[in-house]
Amino acid sequence: MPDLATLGIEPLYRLLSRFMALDPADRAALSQLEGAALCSKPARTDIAREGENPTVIRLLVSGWACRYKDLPDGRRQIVGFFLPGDFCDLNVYILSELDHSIGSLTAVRYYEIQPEQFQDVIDERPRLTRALLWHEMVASGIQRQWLLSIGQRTPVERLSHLFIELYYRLKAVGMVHDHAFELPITQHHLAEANGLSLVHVNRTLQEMRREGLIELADRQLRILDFERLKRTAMFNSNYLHFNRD
Amino acid sequence: MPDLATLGIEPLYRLLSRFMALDPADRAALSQLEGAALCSKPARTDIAREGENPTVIRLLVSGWACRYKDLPDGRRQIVGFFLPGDFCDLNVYILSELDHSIGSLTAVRYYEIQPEQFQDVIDERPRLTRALLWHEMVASGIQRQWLLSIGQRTPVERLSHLFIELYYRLKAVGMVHDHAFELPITQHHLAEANGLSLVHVNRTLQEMRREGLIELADRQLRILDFERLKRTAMFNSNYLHFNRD
DNA sequence: CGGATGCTTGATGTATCTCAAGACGTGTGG
DNA sequence: CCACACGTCTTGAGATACATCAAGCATCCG
Repeated sequence: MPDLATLGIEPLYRLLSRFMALDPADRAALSQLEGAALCSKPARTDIAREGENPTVIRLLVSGWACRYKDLPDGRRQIVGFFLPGDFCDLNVYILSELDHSIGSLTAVRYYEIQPEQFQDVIDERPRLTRALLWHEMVASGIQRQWLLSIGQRTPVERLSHLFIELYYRLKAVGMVHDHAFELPITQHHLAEANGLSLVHVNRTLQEMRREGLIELADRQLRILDFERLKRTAMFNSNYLHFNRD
Repeated sequence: MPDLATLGIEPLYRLLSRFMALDPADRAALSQLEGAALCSKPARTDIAREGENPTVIRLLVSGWACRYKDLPDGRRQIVGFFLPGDFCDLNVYILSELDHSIGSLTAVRYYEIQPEQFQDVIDERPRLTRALLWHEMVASGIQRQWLLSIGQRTPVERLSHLFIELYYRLKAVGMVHDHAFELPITQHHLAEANGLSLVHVNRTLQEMRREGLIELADRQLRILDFERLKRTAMFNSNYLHFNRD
């Protein structure tokens, strides 16, 4: 098991490769990003806060983070997960104020890339530019899918769908083995991401285990019946736009 | 009252102006878009269907449309509204398959713009390019806000928030007068957008009327107590990123 | 040992859905 | 011109899915 913290741009490279084949020159250009400042944060820490003026582009290398929004009275909604290889905020630096927060869920490592440095990398590299645009479009598609889940799917369907989404995204960066992957977040996080109470998430997970859909213990999630889970979630992978593989 | 159907790129121009001042040359460049094919569709018609291969960029000129996703069993979630001046799918043409559908809510008119034609307009116009990127970022911010609404806000808060969002967006294109605007959609649409049942939307609206927050009749929505409605919704306009005005 | 943190379970209340039906307005065809 | 269908809004009754409150237990850690 390789130490992901040492992998640099490898997860990003693997991810973009799901969309289009990149050539060695593209890969070399991406490698320049490894010159950026590498930051580490412990679990449960704010990486950026709503209202701040964004100035850097963050590329997650290891660990899990999330985008979230909260209300004055403390209610909180996780609106997306960041996995290794994900950019947290590719274009927000054109805005004067962040409209959401970013927080680590586990211990994380990420590059803080200056917009100019980033520009240097994609300049004259239309394939890379295209691949990064794709990354943004997928992020947007995932948000739409979450809206469908929270608005219309039942709790079992919702969690099923999320698990399959995570399965595909983690597989793209080589973090799935044998239909199992590490799920390093708490039931509380699952609740905040799915618009459910913690208690209800717990009972829903039990139901899914009873149904033989998943196994979940010690932060390891194993999908026991992939096809049935997909049917339960009414999962259509088109929104991830994985052209290759 | 001007006939909006004749306004061409005027709504778009007004909208982008909320972000940055555009100069006459930018405006002239945008005007080239008026050479594109102008399409008309009646209410309740699909403009694009999930699974299709997107080839054109659509710019809504008049009427309301929506982006939606549906499940095999018929459940449907509206994930966003398109108002005059909005692009429906600025970048999706790089994807091979649409992951959502677009449908008209009222009778609509929109331009169908070829990607190459679009490229000609923004080429060598960094300000326009930037403004259009902003348009995309705002659309993405609105999706996050909807996720927060559906996941955490109560029905009254949810509808309040949506009405204020629509108020600001319609005001930006000059379609609000005296805190009132036309709301040409049905309670059924409000239900599909907010993850609520039709019956519950009806009762929630009654409650809001009883509370003196809004007046809603004959497709006209009037906000009676703007500040209180904002407080009720816990509305923070930062996500619309209107720098000017 | 004491205090976090996370998972689990039970009891209770209620917000919201579902089903069903009626009222009203509008357009359509006989 | 009337009859009828259709879309929209409204109301009532009943069922239930989900939240809330509360507590217990395990594990980890200083």
